[in-house]
Amino acid sequence: MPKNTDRRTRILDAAEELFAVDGFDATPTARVADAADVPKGLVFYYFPRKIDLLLTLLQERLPTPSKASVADVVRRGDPAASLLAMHRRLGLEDHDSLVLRTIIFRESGTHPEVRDHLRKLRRSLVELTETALEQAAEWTVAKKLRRQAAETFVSVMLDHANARRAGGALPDVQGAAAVVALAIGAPTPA
Amino acid sequence: MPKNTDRRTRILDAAEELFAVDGFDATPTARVADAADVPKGLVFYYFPRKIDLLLTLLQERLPTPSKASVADVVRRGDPAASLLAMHRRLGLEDHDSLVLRTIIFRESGTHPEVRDHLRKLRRSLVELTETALEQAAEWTVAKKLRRQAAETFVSVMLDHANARRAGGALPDVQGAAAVVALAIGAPTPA
Amino acid sequence: MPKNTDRRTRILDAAEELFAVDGFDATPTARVADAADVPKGLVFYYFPRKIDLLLTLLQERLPTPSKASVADVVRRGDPAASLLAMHRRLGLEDHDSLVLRTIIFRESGTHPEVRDHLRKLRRSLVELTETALEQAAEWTVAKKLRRQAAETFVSVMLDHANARRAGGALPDVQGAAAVVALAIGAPTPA
Amino acid sequence: MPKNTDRRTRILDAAEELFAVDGFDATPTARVADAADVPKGLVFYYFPRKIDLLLTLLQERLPTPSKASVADVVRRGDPAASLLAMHRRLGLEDHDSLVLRTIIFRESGTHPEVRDHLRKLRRSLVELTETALEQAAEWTVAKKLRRQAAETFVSVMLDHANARRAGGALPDVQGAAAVVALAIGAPTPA
DNA sequence: AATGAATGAGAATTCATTCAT
DNA sequence: CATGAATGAATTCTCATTCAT
Repeated sequence: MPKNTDRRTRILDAAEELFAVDGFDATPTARVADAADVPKGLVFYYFPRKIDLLLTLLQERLPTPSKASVADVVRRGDPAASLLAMHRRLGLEDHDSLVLRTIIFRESGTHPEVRDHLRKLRRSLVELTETALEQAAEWTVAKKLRRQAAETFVSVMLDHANARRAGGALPDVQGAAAVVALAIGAPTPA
Repeated sequence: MPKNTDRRTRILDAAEELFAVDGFDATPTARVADAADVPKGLVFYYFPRKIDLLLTLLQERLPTPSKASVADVVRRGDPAASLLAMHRRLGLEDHDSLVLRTIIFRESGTHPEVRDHLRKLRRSLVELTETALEQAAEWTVAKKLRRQAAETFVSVMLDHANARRAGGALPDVQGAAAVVALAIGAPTPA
Repeated sequence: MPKNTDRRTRILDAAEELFAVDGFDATPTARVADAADVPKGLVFYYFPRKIDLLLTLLQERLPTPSKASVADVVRRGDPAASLLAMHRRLGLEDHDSLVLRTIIFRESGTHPEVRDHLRKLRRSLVELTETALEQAAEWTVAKKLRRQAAETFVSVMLDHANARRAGGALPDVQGAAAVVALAIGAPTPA
Repeated sequence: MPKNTDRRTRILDAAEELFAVDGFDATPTARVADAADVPKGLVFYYFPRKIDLLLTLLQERLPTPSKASVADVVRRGDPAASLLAMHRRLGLEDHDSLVLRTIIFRESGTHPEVRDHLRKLRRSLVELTETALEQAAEWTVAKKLRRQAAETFVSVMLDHANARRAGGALPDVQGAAAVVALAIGAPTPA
């Protein structure tokens, strides 16, 4: 509950946007201040070191996807559709998450403080996907296979988020959902 | 062609190493020169702009994986093993490729010149994987499914390369290979 | 006179301590406020400019050593012991004086406002020492020699105060007392 | 034997002057560059960190007073005159030494790297003065007394150097020389 | 009377790039 | 060809000081 939500928030908004587009290192704090329309000094008033901008962004704005938020998009009997819906939900429930994940990826190699967030994100995504698969499959799936399927799909989602910023061709998430569904024994789609 | 191959090469070697570890932006040309044990001026003599170092690295050192190089690792009847072998081969045939891919990922968002390489890499990887799947499967696989399966596996490989540098938990490539194999109809492994 | 003596005093206490340890220029007012546990604004409420902190410190806290305070430490017939006792008394009668002298030395070069205090301090110390020597010597000492002896000893005391903060080896005040005593004709110590 | 003596030297000259007058902390590197009439970047080319300017100054320019240099100013039989001559020689043989000592004093409290220099300076001055006293006195002086006398005079010299920059009244070096001479048994001057 | 958010003028430092030799 | 001295624009960060409340 930060006070002065107005300006502090505007700074974070600007940083989020710029970091995602240009990268953390390539974004001068001065540009953040400009974009937020606040004086340069104010950025450092709220975030003493530049890295604090990034850290705060991750701490305050990176939502840990909750199982609850996914449960209701699962379509029993249709794992492929369920995965797709989950993916859409994860990416859509707030525009932030994608942007922030984008940042995590790029910076985690260079900024060790950011790594934990990436680790956590992957782990929680895997768990989430496992749950989704579990609920969607009306038949029994071996635990190990389910985990492998979940990890596969998570890789695709992350690669997708990554490719989006990298500007390359986007991987085919829908295709991957179908592949994974088949792998765990879903009936061949008509 | 270039004379003094020695020193030019040493510069590229150093750049490759440093860019991979610290990132392109965070690596001063002076450090490249130091690491290569050449005078600072020589770096700019060979590579007038810093970005040329990166571009040259991609042009000269990023191998387009060849179908031929993969053909002989395919094990007919065992797509999972084939994919895994291919992945290993891709990663091993030269240590460089991984390092360079790492770079591509990080920089392609910020340096547009790098994007094409990423695009090309993904495309050729997908083709390669498709070929591998085609050769490995003794049964018929629908073209579309094969493509989707290939793309899925490529995502996992790229995510793997990416996660390695990001320092997070590595995705389970072996599991993904199994999942993809199942999806295209491989018999359940004993 | 000042109300809220409490907080104003705490600010001065903190400033005195920090200025002595880190130097005036290197001590941000914010640190003073922190150390004093008062809001930052209050420092400027009481001391509109930073330099006022220093000036106030000198005006309110730098005691002009009084002849009276020294008279009773003089041991007639033993100038060396008297000087030493005086030195001890000057340093002990309040911990502040040393700290503040330390500050004067460092800042007087840079902050002209501080110079006068240093001048005054030296003069009053010389007078004091002269008095001490006069009272301690049971024999006649030429006025000029007494003055020179006093100045010599004052130099040693100041150098001592200075060296203490500078961290160097401390000059031998006791030895100097002996030397000065001899110079004005004290009998060679047994 | 630094090359490009010209500009590097000019930078050191400027730094020496400014540091002595305004203090190290209060002198921006930009002012040094201006005074030396070189671009700002060149200062950091030669002296990567600001403190290196100071350290280099001490290492390259602070002469350790040599016994030889003093031997020939000693006047046998007249310790007072000898000390005075020594003092003059120390201060005059180059204007630098005084300036640099001035700097040492001010900064040694705040910059630990500078302390050693101060320690060394004091020690070598004491040794020098002892030698001077030994050579000047035609009579026997107890070793301990000689040491105390030397230390006393060194304190006065240092206090003198210090007072000069602090702007206060200068201590009477001549008087101190007389006092010290008397203390070690010199005949009362006519 | 008291405060803490706000500001902007520097400060040190970095570095790609140039260029005289 | 090769080089390392030189440059200055850009960047992060600091802090005394102001002022609305």
